[in-house]
Amino acid sequence: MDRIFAPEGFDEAGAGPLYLQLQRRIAEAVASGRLRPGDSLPPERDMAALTGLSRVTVRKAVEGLVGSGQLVQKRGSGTFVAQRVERLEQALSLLTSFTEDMARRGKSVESVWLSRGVHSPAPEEVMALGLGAGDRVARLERVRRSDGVPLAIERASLSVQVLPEPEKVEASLYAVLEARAMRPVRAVQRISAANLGARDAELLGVPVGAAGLRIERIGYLPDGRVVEFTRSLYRGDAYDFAVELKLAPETERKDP
Amino acid sequence: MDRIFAPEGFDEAGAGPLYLQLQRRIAEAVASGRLRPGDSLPPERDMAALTGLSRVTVRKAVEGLVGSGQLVQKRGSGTFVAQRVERLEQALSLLTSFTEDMARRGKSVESVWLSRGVHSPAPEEVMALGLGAGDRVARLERVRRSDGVPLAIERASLSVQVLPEPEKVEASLYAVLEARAMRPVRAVQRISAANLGARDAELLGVPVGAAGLRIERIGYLPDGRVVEFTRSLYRGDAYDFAVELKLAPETERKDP
DNA sequence: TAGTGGTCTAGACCACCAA
DNA sequence: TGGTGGTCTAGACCACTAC
Repeated sequence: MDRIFAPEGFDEAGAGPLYLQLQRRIAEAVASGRLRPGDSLPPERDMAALTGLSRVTVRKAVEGLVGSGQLVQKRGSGTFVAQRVERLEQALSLLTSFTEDMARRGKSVESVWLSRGVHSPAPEEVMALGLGAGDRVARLERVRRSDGVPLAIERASLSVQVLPEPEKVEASLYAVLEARAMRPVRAVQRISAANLGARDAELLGVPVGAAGLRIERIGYLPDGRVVEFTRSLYRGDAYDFAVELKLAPETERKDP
Repeated sequence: MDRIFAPEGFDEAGAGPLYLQLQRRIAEAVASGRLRPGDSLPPERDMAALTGLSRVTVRKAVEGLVGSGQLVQKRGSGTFVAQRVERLEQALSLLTSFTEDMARRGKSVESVWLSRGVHSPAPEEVMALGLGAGDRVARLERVRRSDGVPLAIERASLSVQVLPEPEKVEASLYAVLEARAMRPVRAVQRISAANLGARDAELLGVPVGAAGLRIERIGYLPDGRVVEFTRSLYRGDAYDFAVELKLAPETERKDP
């Protein structure tokens, strides 16, 4: 521990800014296991005294490591090495629900409901769900956890005709839809990446600005009607989506 | 402009930290169009003087907006409102090359080569490509641009038996492979999100820590042999991947 | 209550860019 | 060369947490 914060070796021959040098030292200590998940770092004022740097500079070094998820800071408490998160993989070619997906790999699933209710639709919901004037939407908003670790935020919108009583959804939305013969058989997803905002980052237990996978899904019934419009945010550090691709048909491919 | 940086109105009744208040003012000015893409902000020292805040506080406000891609800072030059980037969409179910994909939507494509050559394989390349002892790999590393905007970094690895002369690849790798009857017909991709590091962020022209889509692709020949192992990083703010999902077969779905 | 991280200041020097 | 952002300092007060 003392070696990490020793004043010797700083600013030798163009090693870059001091805060980056300190950042590198801490990152290496975490990578090499000298600092382990859950370990606490010395208070900022102590790190400053030990290294001979100012507290502002120490904070700037720590800031970067918090941003990349390697450290966690708790006001009034201290600075700690972050717990590691196991990376999960999901086959993206199959239309499955989160609950089923996790069950298949033997993970527990918990939903923390943020809200369940009937509302007036937002313009994008009217568009996506093809609602008529006066139609209302059921909204389900929850944080998905597995083994206690938050993995995703899910915001689902359905016409009230599909789901009149959203309060009655417990673990799996798709199970409820299946019982009503309203389970989608086809869906179109759009995937992109985004830096998480303050609220979403807090819900997922990651620093503000961390990378998240944003997935928008529109699910269809066999007759082509839209059932669900779901916007999800997955933790970038905890989730992999796997896709299998096939060669495009000749007609498509040769198309200039 | 003056209104944005007027000293009045700061710190009224629990509006939060000063740097966030200033950040909000600037973000609102950008959102409302009072500050337009390309516009320059006053120098940090001037903003500090105008608002009555310290330069450190002004910098902290600007820092957040640079991180979220709304502002761009150029050392020795100034601080500017970022250009907006049009979001593209790619159908993920078809195996197409970047070149073909862009041509289909009428976009120009430029490749900036970072390196092309034959190397000793890294362990992950040996794994992914199924190389034998002594086999060497062709590596292609380039930045993909469309209409002058960098969209992705692509790092492709292929066995030298598949691509003996990587220097000869110009616009499209798949076109070269097709000529050699080595074009993949199937591929498996893994998609995740990650915050971009310094080097990758610079190559894509986004701030360090911006969200990127990381895509790892392994491409197969009809006989099952692996052709390519490609790792790409797409700008999160410029790319959407679209996927169509189908209902999983009963046997799969019922599997606990 | 003592200690922690969060915010803020005034002032300084450096590295880079454009004229 | 003058102006810009980038780094760094010493010192201060606040808000929260744990005891």
